[in-house]
Amino acid sequence: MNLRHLKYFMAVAENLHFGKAAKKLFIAQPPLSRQIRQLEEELGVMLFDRDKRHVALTSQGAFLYDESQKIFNHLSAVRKTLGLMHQGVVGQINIGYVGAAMHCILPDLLVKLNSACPDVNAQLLELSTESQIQAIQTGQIDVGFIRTPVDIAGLIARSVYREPFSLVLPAEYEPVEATAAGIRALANEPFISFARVCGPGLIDSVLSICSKSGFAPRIVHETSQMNSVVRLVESGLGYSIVPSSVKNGYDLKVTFVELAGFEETAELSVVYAKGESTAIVQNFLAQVLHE
Amino acid sequence: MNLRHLKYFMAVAENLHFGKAAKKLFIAQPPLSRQIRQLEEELGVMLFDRDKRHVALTSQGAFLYDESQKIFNHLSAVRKTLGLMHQGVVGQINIGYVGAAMHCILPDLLVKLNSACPDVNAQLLELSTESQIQAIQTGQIDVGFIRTPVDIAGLIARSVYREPFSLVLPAEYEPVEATAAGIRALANEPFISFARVCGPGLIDSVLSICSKSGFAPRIVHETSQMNSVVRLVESGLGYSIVPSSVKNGYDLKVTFVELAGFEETAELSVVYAKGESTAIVQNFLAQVLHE
DNA sequence: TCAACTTGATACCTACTGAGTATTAATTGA
DNA sequence: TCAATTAATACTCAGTAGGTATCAAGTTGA
Repeated sequence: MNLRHLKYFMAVAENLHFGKAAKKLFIAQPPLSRQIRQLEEELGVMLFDRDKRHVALTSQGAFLYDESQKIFNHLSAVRKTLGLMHQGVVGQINIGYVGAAMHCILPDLLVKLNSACPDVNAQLLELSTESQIQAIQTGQIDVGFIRTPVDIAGLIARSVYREPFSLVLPAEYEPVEATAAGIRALANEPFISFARVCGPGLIDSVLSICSKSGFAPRIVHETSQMNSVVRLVESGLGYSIVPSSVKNGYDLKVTFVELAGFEETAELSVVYAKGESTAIVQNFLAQVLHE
Repeated sequence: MNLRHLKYFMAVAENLHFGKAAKKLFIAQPPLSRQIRQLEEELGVMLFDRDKRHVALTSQGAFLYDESQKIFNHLSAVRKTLGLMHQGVVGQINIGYVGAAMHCILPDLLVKLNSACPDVNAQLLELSTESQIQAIQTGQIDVGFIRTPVDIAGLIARSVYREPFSLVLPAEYEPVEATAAGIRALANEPFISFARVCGPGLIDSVLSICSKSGFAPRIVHETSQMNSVVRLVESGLGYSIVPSSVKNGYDLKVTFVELAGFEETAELSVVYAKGESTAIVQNFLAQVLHE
């Protein structure tokens, strides 16, 4: 069987006349008769009652007509969806992100994406900066929101958000001034650090802030998750310096003090693979970047 | 597009290897590559990511694979159903019947049909004998249950049920004996008759019964519907003689007296068109006749 | 009643397209 | 650098869809 067979069959079923159907199909009548007979032979069923003068659908023919219509509708829906997928308004995009992104730009971006392309399904994966770089190379995610600067051989990163750092102190600590002098007062307190996988650039900035304030932090704990840092601070194990957006989204008993007078900022970048990407990813990147 | 394209596409999608897919399809690799490229060009979409060494489905390819699978499943279900329709175990049969048939043999027959062929849908149409004969010729019904004898040029009728006649009297009449003598006592009462469309043979039998009893009925009303006869009798307009099965199925205040000692019987026959009929009709007739 | 017309089926030929073979191009691995 | 792998390309062949001519059977109308 062939889609041609079904198409020809439907034409005959609609006209109940081989000659007229052939004309509508822009073919001659004899090949049409032959194709219909082939179809009947293959299905082992008479599709038409012919009485040398009139053509009528058999019950099997009527059934096949309905089903053929469904099949062609299905096919044209598939064609249409493929076109929409090609345009990038239908489909799926896998997005990696560091936790902080969910507390600044990511929610707005997802709302924009959803209103522009309601049939694009965004799969979100919270991953460290390092894991995202790997995940893009393996194709596990299409785009990532990472902490920069970081080594991204073969990938492209574009800065999308900058924010100051904040001191984060256990609730029982004395309040501290948001300046180099204020920080220096904490020099002997234990410092909770995040690991390099969270973003090497971030660590470097924090160390730079301390260095400019005239001390090196006394690192007692190091965690791979940014929110673990805050939890450890809450437990009173020490203080830390984190991007300011970390204070959003948690309800922990700690004190955040946004630092002033430092040029160091925490940079969030969108990262994606070099070379051609799918239309969905291009659409998404356009929304992220061109605004 | 062509079902072949989809079939080939699915083979490549399943193997992610043109050479292996071609082998499974029993064709050489080059035509397979060409067919896939044709499909991609026609759909305007890349279905596979090829990197000279590896083949992977794109998101559009993954979508098309799922949908192709559905389409082939649909097609094979259609094939299967057509086969079942051909065997006569799936489909529809249009059955005409006179009201009385529903009170004797028809319910049992429908139960038998349903248990033998649960996917056969019986469309029931209560029609007079005359209307059924026309309806068979126009193809409106496949088989009919009619009152015979009757002229059925070009059709075949087979007797399926015989029953005696019954007197039907208004409740206020005196009881009457079920014999020729008893009937004769009613000779001067008004007689409610059914029309010839209800079955000419029936009328002739009734008139024959009266004639053998020594009188001609004084016909005051004639209706085309058998159950109207009984309703008119209930209203006290007169008495009638009807097939005994008419007494079933109504709850009217009339008296039925089954006649005895007459050779006349009301005959119910199944009637159908000469020549080949669908498997469903053949199955149904086999159940009606071979038992 | 018979010729003209309709209409689907058949016979036969042509041409397009799908399949095969041989080869190329490009990448991978030893 | 060479052999191996694998998809793509070039070219040829053949099967099948489509065309034309005709037939067969039924309908219509003078």
